[in-house]
Amino acid sequence: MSLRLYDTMTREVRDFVPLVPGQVGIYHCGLTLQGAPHVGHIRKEVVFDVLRRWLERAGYAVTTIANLTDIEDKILARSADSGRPWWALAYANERALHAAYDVLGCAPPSYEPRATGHVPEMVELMATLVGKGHAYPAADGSGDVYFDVRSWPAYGELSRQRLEDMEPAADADPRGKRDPRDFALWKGHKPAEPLTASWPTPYGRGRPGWHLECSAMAAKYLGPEFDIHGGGIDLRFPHHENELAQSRAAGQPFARWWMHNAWITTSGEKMSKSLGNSLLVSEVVKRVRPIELRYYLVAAHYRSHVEFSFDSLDEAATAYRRIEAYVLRAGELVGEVDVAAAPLCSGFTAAMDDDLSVPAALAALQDTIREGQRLLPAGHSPALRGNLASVRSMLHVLGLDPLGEPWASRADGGDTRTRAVLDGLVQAELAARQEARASRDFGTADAVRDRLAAVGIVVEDTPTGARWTLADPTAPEA
RNA sequence: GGUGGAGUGGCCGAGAGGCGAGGCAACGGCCUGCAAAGCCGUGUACACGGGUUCGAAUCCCGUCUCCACCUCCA
Repeated sequence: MSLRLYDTMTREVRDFVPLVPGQVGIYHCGLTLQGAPHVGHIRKEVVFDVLRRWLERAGYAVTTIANLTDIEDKILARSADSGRPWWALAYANERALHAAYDVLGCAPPSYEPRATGHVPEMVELMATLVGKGHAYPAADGSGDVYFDVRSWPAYGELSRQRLEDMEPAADADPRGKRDPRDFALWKGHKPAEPLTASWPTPYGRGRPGWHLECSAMAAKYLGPEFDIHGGGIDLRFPHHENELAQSRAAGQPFARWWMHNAWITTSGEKMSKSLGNSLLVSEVVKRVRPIELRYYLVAAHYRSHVEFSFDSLDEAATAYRRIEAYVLRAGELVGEVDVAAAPLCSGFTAAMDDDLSVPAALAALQDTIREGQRLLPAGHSPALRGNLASVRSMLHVLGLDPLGEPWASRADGGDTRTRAVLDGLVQAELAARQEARASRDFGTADAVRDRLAAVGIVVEDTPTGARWTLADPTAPEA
């Protein structure tokens, strides 16, 4: 069995066959850089990171393009409010986004084109559309350029809406449009906006519309036809519908699969500014470790809506710690293993191939871990080694291998030397404790354990000897 | 008005006609000097009302509730 993916366009799970054998091109809509990323934003990054990992595991060379919308209405509005230049605002948020990628262990895309860096490509695409009669400069001389939805009969195919059924734009301001549902490819410069936020075009000075930039940049980096276009489900309409119309009207086949991830909501509502900053990635990782947040985001199916709560987040962290504890303990016994070459268990593969059914894949992982746990008391064995390799391999696909990158080098602050020194000291304590235990002096033995616990070191006795770990710093005081 | 999604055991969360996904919590047992961890076991849940079927959480009809999108939200 090979990979099958749900396609929003056809509304069905289909066998995935890339355009070019062995290669996959993915475009997913990045953020509009109007604010710092919250857990809802980052879910999309994690979803597509897992997709990329799974494709790579299958041997594909994957190219991922994610745009950065560094100019749009809200950025300009916030800039006007704060007095901070729009480009500085966008860049600050770009850096926050990258920090969030990194902290959650998402590999950066192959490239992240910025809208402002692709004005020539957009102007070219716009000219093509105007030339073909699918776009026109606004009749009011505003410098806006609109897509003529009535000129493109397929408009609405992605969201399956008929033009007649669509509500006219809320503001219903015709602004020189031929039809109220026509959307802006390009926005004419307004006197109140900074001149730095405009570029010259044959239609006058102005700035990119959100939809146009994605069509232009996807084509530039992935070609006129590519494999997968992704993003949040909310983008299906209007953003992706419009992109599709623009690109097809310009003569490009465009995306072969449309993949949309569901939302994360809180209190049944989508995340918004009104909820404050508590759900920013940078805040949430103060409550649980980043890898635990990643587990939480990965564990639900990408097309399932997730109702965010700190309780369920904590629960996910607990579940992940159990997985991690097995990997660390088994790792101590068998040492390094070849993760890339390790076989995955068949249930895991079947689940991932079935439209990235991570929940079922995790069930398979849990089964494998249970087998490994049974092997642990006997210490090092080829069976344990194989089990650990398989477990780590599965975790690697999900970006959750605690002994893999980037997590391993971040453990203990990445300071392996300090760790080694600490281990030496603790081992001396443990040796003293073992001596006491051997002479059944449990008072002394327990005193050692208590002393270590007081400084945050947890001692566990196993059939293969005592081992120590650092206490979870995020756990409540006992 | 249009389009789409959801309602599952104490909780999270899969599945989509028949063998009780998985996790968290709880309880019992095993192991253990104790502890921790782990392992074994314990739960007959699918919004409501009908229907189809040998059999329905899953299919059909109806109802209720919630949510999203409908021109720049991941």
